[in-house]
Amino acid sequence: MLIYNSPRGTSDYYGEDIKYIDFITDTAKNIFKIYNYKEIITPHFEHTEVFTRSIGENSEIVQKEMFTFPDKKGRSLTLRPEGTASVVRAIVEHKLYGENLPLKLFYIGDMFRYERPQKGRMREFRQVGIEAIGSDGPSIDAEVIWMINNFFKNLGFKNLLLYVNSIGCRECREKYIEILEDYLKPFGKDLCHDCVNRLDKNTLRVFDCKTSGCKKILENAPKISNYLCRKCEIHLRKVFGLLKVLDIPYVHAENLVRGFDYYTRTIFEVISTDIDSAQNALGGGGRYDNLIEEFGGPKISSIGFATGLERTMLLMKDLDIDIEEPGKNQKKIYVINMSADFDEYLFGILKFFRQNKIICDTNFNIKNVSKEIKWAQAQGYSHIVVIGENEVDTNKLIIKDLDNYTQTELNWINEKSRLLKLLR
RNA sequence: GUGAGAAUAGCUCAGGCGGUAGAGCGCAGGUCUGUGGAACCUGAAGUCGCGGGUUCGAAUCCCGUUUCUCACCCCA
Repeated sequence: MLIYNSPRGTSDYYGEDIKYIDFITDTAKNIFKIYNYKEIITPHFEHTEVFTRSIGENSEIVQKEMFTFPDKKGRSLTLRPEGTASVVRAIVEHKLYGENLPLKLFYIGDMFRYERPQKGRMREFRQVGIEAIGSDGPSIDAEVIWMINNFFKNLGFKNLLLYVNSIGCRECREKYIEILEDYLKPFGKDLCHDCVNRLDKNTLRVFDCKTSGCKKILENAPKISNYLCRKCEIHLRKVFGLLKVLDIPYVHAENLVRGFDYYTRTIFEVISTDIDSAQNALGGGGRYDNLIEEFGGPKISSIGFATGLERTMLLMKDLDIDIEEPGKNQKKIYVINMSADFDEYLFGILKFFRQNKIICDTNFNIKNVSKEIKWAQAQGYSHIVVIGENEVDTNKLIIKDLDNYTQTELNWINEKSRLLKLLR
């Protein structure tokens, strides 16, 4: 009888899921290495302020989605809802910016957000993310997008759409927000309840509104692209120019804004056009030019990106994207023991195989041989060996190749090299 | 946080307007005492998510609860 479920919004992963998770993380590590990124591991919880200050007091995440708890001495701690804040905290704490910049880091780990769960949206979920610290030029933006694009390509995705926008630097954004507010205020009660709130606290986020009334009003709203300062304008154009050189399809999404306060200038999202769901965003990121300074570090600019592991996995399954399992073509031997009387002999063989790094297993419960063979085939073993009276008496083994329907008989004591050649 | 639907065997699901719990796949055994993906036969497995209520009797009706799913919200 089931007494406990895993808590709401958490999940156990095993079997097939592990293959996907390994494939996604291995693919990420391989591609990040090619672009010279190094791994960083940070704690799963931080002082609450690390998140409230960076993500923003008025953001959804801080307002209602954080797992915050006091420790035994009453200090407020929070399970990380995203990766960037922790990485930046670590960089400033250890003065990692003292190295040759940009400092390129990646992380893979669990994040926590107290939300109403849905498919592809969990309370505990994994993110794969990167941060490039210490370059304010558009070329690093383009390289980050380039790498992300390659990451999804290597996973096997085809129909991806890249949304790119600039929300300007602190100065031009502030000016733009004033202009936007002037435009929106006269509409007053025509705006939905949420947007009235946003107008007050986080004006840019009105662009996330999905109500048709607000959407209509926003159609004619002033676009930030017309109000970027000269430097921000040049920056964005250069990013677009480099994306064209790289042949990466993108859309200038002028209504794209993002949920964290720390973003400046370039922001982007990767969307799958193959999936018709609210959870179609595979990942997102952007530039944050002030965050390191706000954490007590020097004034250096950075850019980062994060993608959801579970969401990526779900989408790969939905789209029937095959994964290359590492070692899929490696030979695997199933040794069928016919009787517990031969256990000593069997263990001698298993010991020899395993010392020689041959993947093998055996039946620990004695069963009908033909059923064992069927099972071994279904499990993807490449060879079987049966241990019975004949083998024990003569040291001869019959190696059956399950893929080619062939079999080889040899004396495994006298012909060890021949045996190994066959199985490696 | 709001609204809606769902939960039955390991898996996918049927059934049900109250009267002994079903199928397919999988699992186990056999036909078959040592060799191929098959076929056939047999079998095990469930307090019908959990708790309470109504009733002679609840998997079925009612209430609560947990989890999942969907739409909001937001995001990965």
